[in-house]
Amino acid sequence: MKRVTIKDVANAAGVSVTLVSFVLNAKVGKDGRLDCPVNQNTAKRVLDVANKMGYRKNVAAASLRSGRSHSIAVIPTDISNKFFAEISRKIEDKAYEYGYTVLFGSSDEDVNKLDSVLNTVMAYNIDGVILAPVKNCEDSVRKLVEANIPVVLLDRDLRGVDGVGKVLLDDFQAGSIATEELLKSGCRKIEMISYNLEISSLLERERGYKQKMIDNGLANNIKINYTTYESVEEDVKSIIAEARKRGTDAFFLPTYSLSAQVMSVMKDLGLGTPEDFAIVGFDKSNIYKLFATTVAHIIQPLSELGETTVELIHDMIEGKRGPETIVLKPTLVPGGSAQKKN
Amino acid sequence: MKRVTIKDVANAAGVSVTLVSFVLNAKVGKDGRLDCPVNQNTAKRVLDVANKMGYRKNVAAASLRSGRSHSIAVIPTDISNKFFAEISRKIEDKAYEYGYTVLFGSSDEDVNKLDSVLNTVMAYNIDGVILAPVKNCEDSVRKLVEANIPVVLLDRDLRGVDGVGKVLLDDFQAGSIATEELLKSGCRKIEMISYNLEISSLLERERGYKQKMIDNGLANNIKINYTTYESVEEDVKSIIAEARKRGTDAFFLPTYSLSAQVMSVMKDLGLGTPEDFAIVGFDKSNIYKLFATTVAHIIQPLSELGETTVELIHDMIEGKRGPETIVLKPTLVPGGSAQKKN
DNA sequence: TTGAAAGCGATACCAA
DNA sequence: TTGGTATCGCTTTCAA
Repeated sequence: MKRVTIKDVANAAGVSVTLVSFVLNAKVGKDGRLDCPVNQNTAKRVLDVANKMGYRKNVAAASLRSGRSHSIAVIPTDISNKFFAEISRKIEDKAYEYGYTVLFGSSDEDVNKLDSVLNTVMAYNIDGVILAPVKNCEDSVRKLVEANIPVVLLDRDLRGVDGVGKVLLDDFQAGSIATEELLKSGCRKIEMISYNLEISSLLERERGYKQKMIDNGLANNIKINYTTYESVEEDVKSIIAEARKRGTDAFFLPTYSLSAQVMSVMKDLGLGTPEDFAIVGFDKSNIYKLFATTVAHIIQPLSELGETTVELIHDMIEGKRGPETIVLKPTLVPGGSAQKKN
Repeated sequence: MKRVTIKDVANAAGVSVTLVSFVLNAKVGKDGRLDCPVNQNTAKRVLDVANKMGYRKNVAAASLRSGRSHSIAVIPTDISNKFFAEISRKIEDKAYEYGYTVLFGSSDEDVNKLDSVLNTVMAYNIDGVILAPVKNCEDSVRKLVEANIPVVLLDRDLRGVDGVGKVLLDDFQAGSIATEELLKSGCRKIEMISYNLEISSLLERERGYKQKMIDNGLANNIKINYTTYESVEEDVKSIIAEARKRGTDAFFLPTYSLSAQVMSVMKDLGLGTPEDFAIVGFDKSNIYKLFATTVAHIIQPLSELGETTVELIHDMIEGKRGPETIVLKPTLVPGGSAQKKN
C-alpha cells in the first residue's frame, strides 16, 4: 500500500503539483474560502480529491525543502515530575491548537543530557525550543540563539544570555508570601529546606524568604538547610531532628518533593503540624488536603504558564514578538499547618 | 551561519558524500572499529572532520530518502496523569538508549483525538507506535497495522485486533489480590468504585474482584459503583454517603485518581479507615503514606512496563520479534487501611 | 574500498 | 491563475 503523494493527487485532479501544494497549504478564511492564488472551484476540487485519496503530507519532504517543521521541542528536567508533567500537558494542548507537533525530552538537571537532547531535536529542523534551564547551560542556550532558533525559558531564569523569551513565576514574591503567612501565625524561627541546584526559581524563593525575614527584624533567624535529589530522604530526617533540638518554629518548603518528604518524615516521627512545626508547601497536590492537618501551600498558575509559553514561542517564530519576559503571580492556599500554634 | 551538510564534510575530508554517509551511519563495534565498508583510517578521519565542523544530520533529508525516521510515537491518554507521566519517562529513557526520538501526544480517552494525533505523527514517518487504547479505537489501530507500522499496546488490551504487540499488567490478578486482602481483614460487603470507560484494564480489575467474591460465596455482595472523569467528585460523595447507609465494609479503588478522591471525601466527612471503610487503592503515591492511617494499595512494575514496551517495539521494528503479548505482575503494598477492623 | 548519480516528496521560483 | 523545474540533504544503487 504505497503512500499517496502530492503528485498522485495532481494527476487525479488533473492539475499541476504546484497548484496542489498551494491548495494544501492554504489557510481557510472565516468565510470558508481558501486563501490562495487558485480558482476557488479548482481549489475545492483538489481538496476533495486529496481527502478521498487519503493524502497525508510527508513532513520530512516539506521540512527538507522549507527548513521549517511546524514542530517545537519542549525540554523539562523531568517529564515525570508533577509540575512539569502538568505544564507539559498544557503546552501540548496549546501547541496542538497552533498546529505544532511537540518533541519532548528530559534533561535530568544535567547540561550534558540537555546538549544531547538538543542535538537530537535540532536535527529535526524544529521551529523553536521551550526549555527549563539547568545549571551551567548558558552556552547551550547561546548556541540556539546564534543558530537563530527562537527559545523560551520556562520556570527558571538564566542570567547573561540575551535574545531569549522567558515565562517565569514571581518566585521572589512566592518566598515572600509564604514567609509572611508563617510570620502571621506567630512563627519567628522560620527556616527553609532547599535543593542546592543553583537555579533561579529556588534562589529567588530563598531571596523572598530572606528579605521578608530581614524586613521583620529576624535576620538572625534566617537558615536554609540544603539537600540534593539523591540524599533528600536522609537529609530531611536529620534536618528535622536537629531542628527540634534548636527550637525551630516553621519550615517553608519551596518544592513539591521537599514538601512531601518533610510531611512523610514528620508522620514517621509522630510529629504534627502546626504544633511541632508550622509548614508552607509548594505546588498543587492532593497530599496537602489529605495530611492530618491541611497544609498551606503556594500554587502556580499552570494553565497560564503553559499557554503563555506557547503563545510567546509562536509569536517569536512568526516574528511578531521579540524575546519578552513574562512574570506570573503565585497564590497562597491557606491551611491549618500555618495557623496560630496556640 | 549555514548548517554544515554532508557535502561540506566530504569536501573538507577530500572524499565522496557516499563515504561520509557510510561512516556516519556505521555502528561502532565493541573493538572500537567502525562497522562499514570503508578503510578504517579514512573512516576515523571523516568522523574527526565531521565532529570538528559540528556536523549534525538533517533528519528530514535522511527520513525522506530512507522512509525511516528513528522516531517512535507514544500516545498515552494524558501525559499529566501520574501513571502515564511516570511510564512515559521510563519509555523516553529506554527509547533514548536505542537511539529513538519520541513524539508524545495525549489522546484524552477520545478516538477522534487519537486519530488526529496519529495523523500528525504518521506524517513524520515514525517507525513505530506505542499507545494506550481508548474506547472504540479498533479501526484506528487496524489502520496502523495495515500500513505496516509496528504497534505496541500499553496498559490496556484490545480485542479483535491482530498483529499488535501488547505489554499489560495482570489486571485480573490485581483485582483478585486486592479483594483477597480485604477479605482477610474480615470484610464481607466489599464494593468497587470504577470509571465506565470500557477499557480492559478496569474491566479485568473488576473481573478479578467479582471472581474472588464468587469464590468466597459472596456473589450477592458484589457491587460496582460507576462514575466518570467529569462527575467523579460529586459521584464519590453520594456513593460514600449511601454506602454508609447500606453498611458497606470496604472499597477496592482500581485507579489512583479514584483512591485520592475517596480519601479526600472520607477526610471531609470525618470518616476514618479501616473503622468506617477498609480500602485498597491503586498505583504508587505519597498520599497512601500520608493519610491518617497508611493505605494499602496495588502497585505496577513501572520501570519494567516501560522498558519492556520499548524493547518490544524495537524488536518489532527490526523484525526480530513478532507481536507478542507480555503480562507483568502487580504487587500489593499492605497498609492499616486493610487491617482487621476490630 | 571508493565514487557518481538517481531519487525520496515536498516547496519556491520563474515563466506563461 | 496556472504549470515546469530546480532544489533541499541525504541514502541507495551501481559501477569502477
